[in-house]
Amino acid sequence: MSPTVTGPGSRQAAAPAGTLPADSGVAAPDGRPLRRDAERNRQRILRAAAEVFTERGLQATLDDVARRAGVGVGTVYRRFPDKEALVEALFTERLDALVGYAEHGLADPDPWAGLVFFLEQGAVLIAGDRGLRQLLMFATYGRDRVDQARARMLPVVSQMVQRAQEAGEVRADLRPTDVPLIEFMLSAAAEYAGQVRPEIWRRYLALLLDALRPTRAAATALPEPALSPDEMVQAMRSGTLGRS
Amino acid sequence: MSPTVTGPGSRQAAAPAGTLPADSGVAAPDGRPLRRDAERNRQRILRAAAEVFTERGLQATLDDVARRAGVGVGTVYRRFPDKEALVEALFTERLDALVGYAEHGLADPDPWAGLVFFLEQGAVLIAGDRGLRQLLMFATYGRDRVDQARARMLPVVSQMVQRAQEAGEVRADLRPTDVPLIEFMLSAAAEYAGQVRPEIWRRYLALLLDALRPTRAAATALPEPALSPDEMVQAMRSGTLGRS
Amino acid sequence: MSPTVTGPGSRQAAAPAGTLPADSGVAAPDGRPLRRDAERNRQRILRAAAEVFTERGLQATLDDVARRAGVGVGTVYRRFPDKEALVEALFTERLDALVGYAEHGLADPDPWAGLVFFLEQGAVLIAGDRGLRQLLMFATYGRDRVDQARARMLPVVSQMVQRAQEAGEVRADLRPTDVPLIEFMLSAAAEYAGQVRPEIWRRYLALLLDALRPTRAAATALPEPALSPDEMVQAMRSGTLGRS
Amino acid sequence: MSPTVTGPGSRQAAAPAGTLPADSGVAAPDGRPLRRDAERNRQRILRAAAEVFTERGLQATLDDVARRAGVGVGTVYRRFPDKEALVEALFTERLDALVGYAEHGLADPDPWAGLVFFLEQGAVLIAGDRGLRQLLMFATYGRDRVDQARARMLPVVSQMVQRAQEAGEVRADLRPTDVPLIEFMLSAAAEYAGQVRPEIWRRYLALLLDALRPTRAAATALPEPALSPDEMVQAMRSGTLGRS
DNA sequence: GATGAATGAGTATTCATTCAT
DNA sequence: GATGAATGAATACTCATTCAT
Repeated sequence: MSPTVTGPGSRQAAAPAGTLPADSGVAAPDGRPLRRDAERNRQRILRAAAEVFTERGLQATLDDVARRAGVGVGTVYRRFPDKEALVEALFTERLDALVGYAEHGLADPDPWAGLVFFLEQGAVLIAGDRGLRQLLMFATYGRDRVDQARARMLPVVSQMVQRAQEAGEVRADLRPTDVPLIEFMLSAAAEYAGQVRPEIWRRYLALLLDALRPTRAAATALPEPALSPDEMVQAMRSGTLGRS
Repeated sequence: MSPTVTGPGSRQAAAPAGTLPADSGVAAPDGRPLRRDAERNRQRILRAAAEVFTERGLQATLDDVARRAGVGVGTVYRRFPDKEALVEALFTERLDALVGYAEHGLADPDPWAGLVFFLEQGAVLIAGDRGLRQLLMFATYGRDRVDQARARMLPVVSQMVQRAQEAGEVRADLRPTDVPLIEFMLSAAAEYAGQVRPEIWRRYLALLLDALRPTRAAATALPEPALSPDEMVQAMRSGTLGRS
Repeated sequence: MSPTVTGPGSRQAAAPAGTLPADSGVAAPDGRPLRRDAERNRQRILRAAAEVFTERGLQATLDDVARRAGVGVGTVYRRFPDKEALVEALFTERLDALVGYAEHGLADPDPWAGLVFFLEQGAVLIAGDRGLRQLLMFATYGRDRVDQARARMLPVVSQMVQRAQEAGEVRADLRPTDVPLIEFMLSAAAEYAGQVRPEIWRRYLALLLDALRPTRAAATALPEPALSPDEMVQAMRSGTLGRS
Repeated sequence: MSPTVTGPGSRQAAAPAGTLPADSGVAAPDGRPLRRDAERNRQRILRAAAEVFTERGLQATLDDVARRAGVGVGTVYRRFPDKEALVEALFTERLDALVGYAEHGLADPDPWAGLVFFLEQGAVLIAGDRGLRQLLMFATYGRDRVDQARARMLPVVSQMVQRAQEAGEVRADLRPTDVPLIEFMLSAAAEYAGQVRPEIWRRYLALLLDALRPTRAAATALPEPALSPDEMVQAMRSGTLGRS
């Protein structure tokens, strides 16, 4: 039986879904940990940035972020050298979470379920954050962090894929690098229709999961109905680039 | 036999693949066609805009476009009331092409091949144009044009899908609105790795085509090798947002 | 009996009120008169400029003028070296009309009625033309033309005033330069309320005419002497509209 | 005895003539007063704007204002959302002063002297500020402020006029709305000759004051009724300067 | 001669970043 | 340390004027 997003694969999903590990202690340049209130501000700013970038995309101003965080811009700049650094930090948190999901998936005794868990949680993460999507798709920011994260993630993903292939659960020609790209494609689906049907990506995850199988007797029923023509119309009414 | 992108599906693809119909005669507001030199400049500007937006994304300045076109900014503004209008004009051309591909696909006697043709040509189009991708994914520009194009495209796509389903070539739960979303996901793959491996989207098109089939005995070999870890590193070195 | 705007003073007003003398033959630089069609264009442009500037003020574009005239901008520039020149030409026509009204007023056998005629017709002219008002109030254009016109007008006005004073119809301390200033103040009234009540200036003309009468036996001595002709020249040397 | 500008009417004028109340504490959006240095800059900007607009009119650039104030453009925009807001702020100060003069005039025990005081001080204010004149005559800016000020001023002026009429000091057919128009006409005189003879408007104020007296037993009936308050509202709705 | 396309300096406004309080 | 005021380069768009057709 072919587990889908709503099948056994997600039994495991109980765990940290959507939770970000509290990045609880960044060291100051001189090595000593940040003063308590400074650290509190850092967290506030990150949280505010996450919200603001999620809502309005990376075009959002650092003033916006500061206002939302309830601090002055100066404070933002004290904590993060520039906008790029802030965005990177955010990215890092997310990437760390992603790596965590990969490890969690690998820990699952069921190879297929583990892979599904990883793809699903990753999609949950990305689908809920417009800023993150922009970052992944277009930004020049944060390359080093990505490299680091990738370096940590790829071996884990490789194991996940290989294990699943050996178990005959995944087609043989799938490569580890395909996994991030699939995640990426799901994020595009989320971007397209995220405002109208935030869960639409689940439909396409199911579709892609079908494709990952070595063979398939009959098509599983796709979860999440397709967009109605009307929803498509609305879907494109909420861009962030241009006009404003 | 499961046709892939390089299989029978693309037999038909010979035609205008990637070629944009030279929009060779835009009428001035008062109806008369543009003077020859004016039309030449209009084309130059559109071409320059396509290039610049493709390279640097929609963030590119109209001054950039003008410079690239070898004309003054004023000339750009004479032909296009504002940036949005220019972007829309570009968009319109592309959308028209897309609609054309849909119609061409429907005209194919082989239902499956027709669908593949449409998906493939659309991907060629979108994959080659970063500006277009941004537009589709993030922009607030040109909504009306999109609506119009969608209105024209959807019935055609519906027929294509239905016909293929009736022929038992496509899974029964596919809906017409899934098609643009699939196109969209492919465009994301192109965005991710377009600079490093412009054709990588073909790999994922093949994957998705597999998923569209009602059943599948054994996995077809995916065309295009996956990204190597090294290519992934480079893939992210070419964003447009942020630093610029 | 004190004639007012609607009294005997305006009996005479029948004549050229509001009519502009057809400036029917401007010579080209080399002395020869303009070709017939060229002259026709010149007139068209002037007419169009008068309309456009009247409606939208001097901010109106020369493209607007050209469009209204049904010619290309190039033609406008062939006839008038620049915007200033066009505005000046218009100004000249108006000033000529004004001079004409002065002469007409002086020709009236009734000294008071003649003066009233001049003030009234001048106000009609100015009140109906927003561009002219802007020009008079703020522009840096057309200084030379103004000088010329003033040179022609002042003697006539002087005679008018003196004659009326000798007839005991006008207070003795009125000076010829007061007359244009009164006209000017009326134009302000027209500007203030011209869109709502185009004739409101008549109320203030009446008020001012009352003030011009030789009041009680001892007329009040006006403070501040009137402008000297020389001062008038300098007075308009500092506009803001147009030039810069 | 007919008091003139230099007569008893101005006995009272000793007070704040021409002085603008130092607007010494504008609150930030959130209610807290501006920081000391910020307030200093705000004042600098307003002062600079007053100077620049006075000298060069409303065409002056905000860059000009910033340069004159010795601050960056950004600072100007931090304090005033856009050019219109800056102009309005300036306008508001002036209008407040004007309302103050009206109230001061009404407080004068001598009805005629009070009216003269108001007219005179208003003229002093307007005559000294070209930007303000343009604003009053042509701009589309600040309509709401004008409305507010008018609303506060008109009742006061009404009382002033009525009181003077009851005392037999002013002609019976004068209406409250005539008063701003008279001020306006004086401002035109100032505009006309302000650079050369800044006090020339006093000559015409005297003339007009003569006209305001209840002359001969039967005062001439004014043609055209005065503007209704409602008409005044509409009157200023059609400027061309500023907005474009 | 006439036309209208092309030019580009100029204007209002935004926002990442610095620095005085 | 925190704050938010100040900065000014950058950007979209306008319009007087020139010039190819």
